[in-house]
Amino acid sequence: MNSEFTVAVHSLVLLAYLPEHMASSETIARNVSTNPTRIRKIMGILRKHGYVSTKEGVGGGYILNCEPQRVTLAEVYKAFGGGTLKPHWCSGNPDEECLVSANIEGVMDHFFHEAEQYYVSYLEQNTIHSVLDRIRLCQQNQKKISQQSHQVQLEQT
Amino acid sequence: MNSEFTVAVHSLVLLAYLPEHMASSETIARNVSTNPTRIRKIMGILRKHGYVSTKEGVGGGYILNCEPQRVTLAEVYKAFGGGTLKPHWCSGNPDEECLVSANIEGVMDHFFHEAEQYYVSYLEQNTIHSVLDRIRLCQQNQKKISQQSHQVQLEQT
DNA sequence: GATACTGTAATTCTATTTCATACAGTTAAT
DNA sequence: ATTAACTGTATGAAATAGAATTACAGTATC
Repeated sequence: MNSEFTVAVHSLVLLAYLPEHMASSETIARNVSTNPTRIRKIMGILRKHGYVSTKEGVGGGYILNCEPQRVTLAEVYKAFGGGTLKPHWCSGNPDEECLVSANIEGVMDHFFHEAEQYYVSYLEQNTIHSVLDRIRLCQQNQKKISQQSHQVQLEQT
Repeated sequence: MNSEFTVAVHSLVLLAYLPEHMASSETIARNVSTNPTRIRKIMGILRKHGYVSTKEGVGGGYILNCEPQRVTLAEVYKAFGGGTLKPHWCSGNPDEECLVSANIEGVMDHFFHEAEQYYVSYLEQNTIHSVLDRIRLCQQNQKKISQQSHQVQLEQT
């Protein structure tokens, strides 16, 4: 499975983290750990859906154009076409006599499609904001841990 | 995403469709449209989980060893390790200063993991039997359609 | 002991995904 | 008006993952 969705979420979260701030494809690419071309392609899709604005030319780049609380992961997922649950390869052969071989593809498609609706319903419960929140939580946890270990050191002396 | 899950479901459905019947890896492979080695590998996993029995030697092959009504797609999915929602590539870099870059991987992992639980909860609602049922439904629909078109032909004459 | 199977490892082939390069178009600054 | 720093987009190369092939040891039946 390709990770355009992951990159898109990362980029949006980053822009939400740097509000009022323009970030170039190179800046975002470094943060994401990929190349600027890939970022520009993905940001182009996000722009078409209105999640970011872009500015060409000197001092240009990308800036958030939405409220992080209102953009669900489901919307972002759908912007990239969805359909990630169904594998590319499929079993069976429509020309076979055997009922199973002839019809399995359609039936599995049905199941993957319905399963995707479950997946999307989960993504609907989460937003760019809630991803950023969770990231901030990581920082707090790390602080707590370093405080604890500091305390242990004090107790040991 | 690889399609071991799809092949496994197809194979189990086929064995459920041919009850009391042993099928060789070659027979199953033809039905699935793949090669016998792949089938043997996948059937080996299904055997370890008790869904099929195997018999080596002449006249050997695979036979169902479970009740199709009781085996959910979730069980089969888990037998192959799950984790298919998370892409292989991941964004960010734990060594970065930036909070987002440093922590996005862990946070996205969390979301993919939780999303997978939703996916699995859907798969739990479906069994090998319900897949086969749906395949049989295809046949009935095709009969209906051919009857209808037959009727149209009669009306046209 | 020949035959028809499974089990498994190793290799090759193919498709998908990611990266790199190139360049036209746009904007800002000088 | 020229240069510099951007986006937008196309194209091809490199890396990775998935599937197919080949090979052969082990096992059961005839």
